[in-house]
Amino acid sequence: MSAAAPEGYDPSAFEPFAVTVDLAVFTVRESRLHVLLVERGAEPYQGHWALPGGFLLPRESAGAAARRELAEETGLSDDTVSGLHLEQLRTYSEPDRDPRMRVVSVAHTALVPDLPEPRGGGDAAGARWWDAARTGPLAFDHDRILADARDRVGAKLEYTCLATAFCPPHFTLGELQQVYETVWGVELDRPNFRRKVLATPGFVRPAEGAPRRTGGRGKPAALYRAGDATALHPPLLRPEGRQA
Amino acid sequence: MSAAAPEGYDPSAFEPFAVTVDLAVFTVRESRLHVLLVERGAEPYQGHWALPGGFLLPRESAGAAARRELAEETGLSDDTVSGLHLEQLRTYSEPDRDPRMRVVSVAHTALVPDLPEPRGGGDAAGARWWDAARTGPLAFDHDRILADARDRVGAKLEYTCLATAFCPPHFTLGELQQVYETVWGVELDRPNFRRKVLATPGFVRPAEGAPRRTGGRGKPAALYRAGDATALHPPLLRPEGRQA
DNA sequence: TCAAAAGTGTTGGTCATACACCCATGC
DNA sequence: GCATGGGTGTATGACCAACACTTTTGA
Repeated sequence: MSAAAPEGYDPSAFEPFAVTVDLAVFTVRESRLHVLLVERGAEPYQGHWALPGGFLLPRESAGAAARRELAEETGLSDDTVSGLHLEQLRTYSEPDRDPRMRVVSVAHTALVPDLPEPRGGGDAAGARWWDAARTGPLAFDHDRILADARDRVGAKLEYTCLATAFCPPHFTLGELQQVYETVWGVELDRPNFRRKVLATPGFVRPAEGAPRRTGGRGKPAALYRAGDATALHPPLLRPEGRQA
Repeated sequence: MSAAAPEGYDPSAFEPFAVTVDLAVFTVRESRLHVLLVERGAEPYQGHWALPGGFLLPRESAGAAARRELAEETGLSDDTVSGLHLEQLRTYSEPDRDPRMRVVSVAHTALVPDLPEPRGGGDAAGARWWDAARTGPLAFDHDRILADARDRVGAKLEYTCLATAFCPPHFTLGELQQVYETVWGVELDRPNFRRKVLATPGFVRPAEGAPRRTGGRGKPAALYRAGDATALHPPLLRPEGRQA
């Protein structure tokens, strides 16, 4: 905040901005990182795909707006959405990022388990999951936002426990490992991954009493739930990151 | 961006927001982490101290506004400021964070070497460095922003090379170690710290041909300059972080 | 000659990697 | 039985923390 500039009191003395949120909603399906995109139904960028998002309501924080938009775009209930992982990515404020007017957008990243196909609600012409590595050119500066979001997600898996956000409430360690391998694009050693996860207090806890589940054929795997921990100390580094 | 909502074209259909930047400018002086604060000269929060900041100009990005404000508040030349480390922290958008109107603020963090006292320019009643651990209650939500910024800086030292941003162009390894010890509030083993830094390619490079400098008494230390690397692989973890 | 700070060497423990190997299930 | 995925054991090696020791300056 500017320190007590008189013009602070006069709404006409500063440029009015529109403030929006944009959402990079990721999920892991079929061993690929997917992102939720909506098809624009009007100019500008009509027919292009874009990240979902929308304007802040008059008395709404950016976080609340992001959660509201996430519920609208995914068709999930507010209760379900309130439990999903959603965090601010960064704010994009280049003067010409929207050809219509001055729009400052607070981008957010959401990690969700594999959900049913979105119903494409709201004002979008369509909505679907896209392979995050194979999106065409997106509207506005959304290519950049998406790239930033992918980088952030990859980095966050190293030193936080939020890989579990990609998993359903009960999951196997194999599924959790799949998340890492998919996001990072590498293969991990299963025994070592297992030890690392179980040795980190609060990363996962056994889903006690739950039966075992099969991933097709093979031995049924024990089920786990996400733990209380958020940080991962020491971190779980990407194999490439080790030598650099 | 909302996908082609008609009201996107009509400036009267959405709430006008003011957009500002706030700056958490850190430096290390006298073995304490310091933050630059300005004294507010008018209501609200007259007489309180606050983070420096100000409104975005009509065709200015948040990053450009932050750099401009940083130059104004520190009294440094634009050239000097352009070389300093400045990065976005996060955006604060609670509806009532400013009692006057709806203000969305894009907070930034800057790391600077020990600079001369600020001249308190601009619209502030005063400006000075404060021990970052002993700031009184600040104006607006700036206590929260400052706390977030301190956390971020501490975390960033673990996995990036930007501790050098706190140092002058030529510095000794002892000075670099002081930065870590000050920000983290711990003591580090000098031989191990030294090895770790020198073993990380691109963290520092010798200031070739430069003479040696003394930090008072004791053996003169070799001088180094910041290297090209930004990431720190593997990270340099805080001692506390090891067991958790 | 002593204190203080820079710089080098060494060692022991811990942790990760890379495997080998057993278990349980579907076909 | 055999393929497939879950789960356990283990040894080699890398790395890190701790600390002893030498070097170079100012007083």
